[in-house]
Amino acid sequence: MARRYNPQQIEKKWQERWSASRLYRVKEDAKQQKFYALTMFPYTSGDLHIGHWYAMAPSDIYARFKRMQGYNVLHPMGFDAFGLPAENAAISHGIHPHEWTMRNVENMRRQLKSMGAIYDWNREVISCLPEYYKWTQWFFLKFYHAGLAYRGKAPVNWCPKCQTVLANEQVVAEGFCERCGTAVTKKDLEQWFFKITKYADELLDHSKIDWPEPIKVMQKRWIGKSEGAEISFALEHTASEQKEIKVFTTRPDTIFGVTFLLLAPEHPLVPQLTTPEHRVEVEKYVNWCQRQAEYMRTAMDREKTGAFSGSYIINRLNGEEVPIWITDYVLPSYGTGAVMGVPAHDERDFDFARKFHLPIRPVIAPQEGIDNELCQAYTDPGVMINSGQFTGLSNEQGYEAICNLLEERGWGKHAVTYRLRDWLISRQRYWGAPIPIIYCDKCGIVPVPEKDLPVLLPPDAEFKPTGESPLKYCPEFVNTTCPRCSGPARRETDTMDTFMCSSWYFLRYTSPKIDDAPFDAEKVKCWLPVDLYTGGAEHAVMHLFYARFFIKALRDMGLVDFDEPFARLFNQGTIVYSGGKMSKSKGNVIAPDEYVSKLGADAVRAYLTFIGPWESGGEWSDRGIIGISRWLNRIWNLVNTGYVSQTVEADAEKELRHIIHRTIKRVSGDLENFRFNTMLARLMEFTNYLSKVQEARNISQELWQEAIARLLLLLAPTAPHISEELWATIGRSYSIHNQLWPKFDEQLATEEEITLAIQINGKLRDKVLVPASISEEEAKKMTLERQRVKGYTEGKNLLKLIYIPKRVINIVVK
RNA sequence: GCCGAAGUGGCGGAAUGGUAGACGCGGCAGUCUCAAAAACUGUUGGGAGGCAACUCCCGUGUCGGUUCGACUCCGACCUUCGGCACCA
Repeated sequence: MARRYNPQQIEKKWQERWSASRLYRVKEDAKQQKFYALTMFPYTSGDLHIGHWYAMAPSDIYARFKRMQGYNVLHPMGFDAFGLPAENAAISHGIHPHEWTMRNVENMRRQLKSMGAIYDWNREVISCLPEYYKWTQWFFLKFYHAGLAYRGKAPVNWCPKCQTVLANEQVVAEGFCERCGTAVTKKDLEQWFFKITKYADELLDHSKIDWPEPIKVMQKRWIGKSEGAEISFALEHTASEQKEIKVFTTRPDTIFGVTFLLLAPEHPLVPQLTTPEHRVEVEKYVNWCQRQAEYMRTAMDREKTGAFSGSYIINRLNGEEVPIWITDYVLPSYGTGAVMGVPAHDERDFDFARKFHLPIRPVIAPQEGIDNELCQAYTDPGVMINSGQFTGLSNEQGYEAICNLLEERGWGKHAVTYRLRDWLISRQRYWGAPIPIIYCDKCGIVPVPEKDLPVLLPPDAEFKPTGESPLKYCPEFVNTTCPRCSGPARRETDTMDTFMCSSWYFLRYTSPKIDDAPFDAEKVKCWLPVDLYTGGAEHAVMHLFYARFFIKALRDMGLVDFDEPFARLFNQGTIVYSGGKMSKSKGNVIAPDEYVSKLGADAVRAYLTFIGPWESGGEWSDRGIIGISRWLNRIWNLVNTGYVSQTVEADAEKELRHIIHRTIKRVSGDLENFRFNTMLARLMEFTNYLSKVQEARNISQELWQEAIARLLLLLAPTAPHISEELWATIGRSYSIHNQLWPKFDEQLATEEEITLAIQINGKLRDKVLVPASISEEEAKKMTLERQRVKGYTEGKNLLKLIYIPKRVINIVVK
């Protein structure tokens, strides 16, 4: 046994051979069942850290397992390459975002290749290249023509001192400008939206997909569907031209408890409703609200603020006039931007009423006849009181009765509201796909004709930290001619949200080189939907939500014929080191390169799976990976030492056969359920067992060979390099990765003898080795005859005898 | 505050109603060596008794419950980690 395990050498060797022989090239094949295993493509941040490997190595193991099971597996890789960090690098290091990004792509591709995954690099996609973003722009046009894209005003972060727009990332320390420290405010800007709200109800339906429950819950909360009523209040004695204000409420049953009405500071009627004597105060309050950062406004345990408008409004159900107040806890973008104030039955309204000494009138009582002074809002169900004709009804009955009356009189109706807002896709940035729109003074908004795509990013734009779209300062880009009238026109200078790019990349993998369409429809039909999508749970709402919307919209345009992009979703956990999530600023980043060059990619891959269950993540340990490295060494020595049979003992052979088949069964089951950690434990047990056999030399040469071949096959998905090398060592033909997954014989996998635990009154007192086929009668009889058992039961009454086949027998005595 | 996940040896974890601690790390003892490292072998939850084979008691965040039997199911609480946060 001369050869030592040298992972660096064999890993390089086999990676070159795999590449040269095109081992992992994927082709559509109607005869094979397809399996699309997708890992979220990484952002081109520069270096792959161990967290990336934790996402990618186990998914590669699973994809390889499926491949060995005979599936035609597509397991592609690419790069999410547009985004702000590239621009920041440009600003701080003077390097062009394109160069910075592509340099990172090079490095990350090299690192990914060192992992030894089955990625077919011919299918790589890079979202910042024109051949890709041309189609991102094409999709924008499709959405535009389908009426799903529109222009509207939306607030952006604004620094009043620098007079610039700020990206969210530039707002630091709870709402201050990154550069000058001024409190950031909001400013309205014309921007592009996608009508994701049109799909709110369909997106709420997760019944067609197998996703983790927490992710579904998060998406549901994000959509935030509320059922209630829209109710009109009458304006009579005010300066307003409008004669009503509509509010949305989920509690129409509390309408008799309304003692004030609240408007968001941004509500359009605020100026008209403010009476001259309150003007100064209201304007001061509204200005103050505008200066507040978003986080301040939505912080919950903040004291209520507000201002009285001076006007009153009529609650049509009881004819009462109530004051109209302005407060920032009413959000302009939810419901109608106006709320009826019911302090007795809403905690926020209660706080507000307390602060401004407004009346609190209970209209729902816990039980009939009780009408206590409230010291907090009562939000539970109850009986209606002080509610005119509705008094005495349960609040559920009142809810319906009041809605019916409102509808009858035309004062309101049942209504549904969502927290979900339309998707704002405009970004005031350089490093993104330009929005393919032209503004012409004569023709207005004109989409760029398809034939003119892509709208290329000019390479020489100035991307200074103004926060405003850098393309604005690039006249060659901005100035163009109108595609309709050929007159002078201006291009849109905002770029698209990078979530646009990631909403369709999984379609592009099926046909990445095609240049007359975003994807080959036939190939998409062959591969999609994705069978298994794996990635971090941090994408629960944004990416995963937008991608679902995108596919539903494409389906309605007739571009695809399925409803959901990702049939099954799996979230891996987070890998931590020295007590925290890895981050460059903390300096606790584990660089895989170092371990790959020291212990080999196989050891890193295997160790990551061994830390714990994939979904729970775990802590990186330098000691832990050494254990894995030792194990791989033991396998290396086990195979290279060879085996010379001395005797052939039937019992030893029988037991080894059983161990082989039991191991195959367990490893297959563990892989199928992503229990990679226990899979590895099984393989270690198997290895340890084989070491003993190697020493005992009491089985035949043939059976030894068979056992080793099985071990290597089971190891192949996890440690593709060493298994390939040892496969060659034992004289098998290239490649182990084209072999089929070993099958097991159920009979051989089952134990012939089992240890039956004997309990007396629930306490373990004895164990006995019995044939697995033992009958209940026999088992009970032999148990009761045992000397040890008799010692515990003698002179006592046998109350019960519980027998659980193959497990336990419990004797209850008194 | 609300929603979600989780609490098991010195450590990572295994066992989802039936022998708690698989597998690995670390520790201890040994083999090899002038020595050390590496490697290999044995051992390793805590406590008590015994020369010993072994025997007994305790033990899965806390307190209760269901059950012949609970890490596992139910109820209350504590802690930790994620996510959402004035959505009327």
